Amino acid sequence: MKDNSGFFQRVYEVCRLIPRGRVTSYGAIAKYLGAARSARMVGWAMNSSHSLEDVPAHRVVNRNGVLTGKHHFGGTNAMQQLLEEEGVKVKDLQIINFDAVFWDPMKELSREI
DNA sequence: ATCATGACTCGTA
DNA sequence: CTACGAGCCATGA
Repeated sequence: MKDNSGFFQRVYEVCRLIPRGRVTSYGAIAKYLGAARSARMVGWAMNSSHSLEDVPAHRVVNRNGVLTGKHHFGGTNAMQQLLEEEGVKVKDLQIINFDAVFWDPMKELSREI
């Protein structure tokens, strides 16, 4: 892949690799890509992925397990609703058992990179 | 080429 | 404990 910006494309792919019922953080994806400090870029990449159905951006939250980007999902509880439908309990934009549903690409896909 | 912005993260007060 | 500021890289104008 690397036909497009590259960075975005990689972020999309990692998002697609997120198993249903699990979530990850921007920093985790950024770290997997080799740019732990560029978590902003990951979030921004999601902004572009917002138009792609293949990218479950609702499974990506901040390091605190808070749905920071829910505002971009329609302004309502769309993101929370999607997570709850997959089995992820969310309370006040905060994921419950975040530690249990957290999915680390670096830990799960470490041997690939 | 530079300036400004962004769905984040970390360190210090 | 909470709050604020600075750092970071990529994109768009």
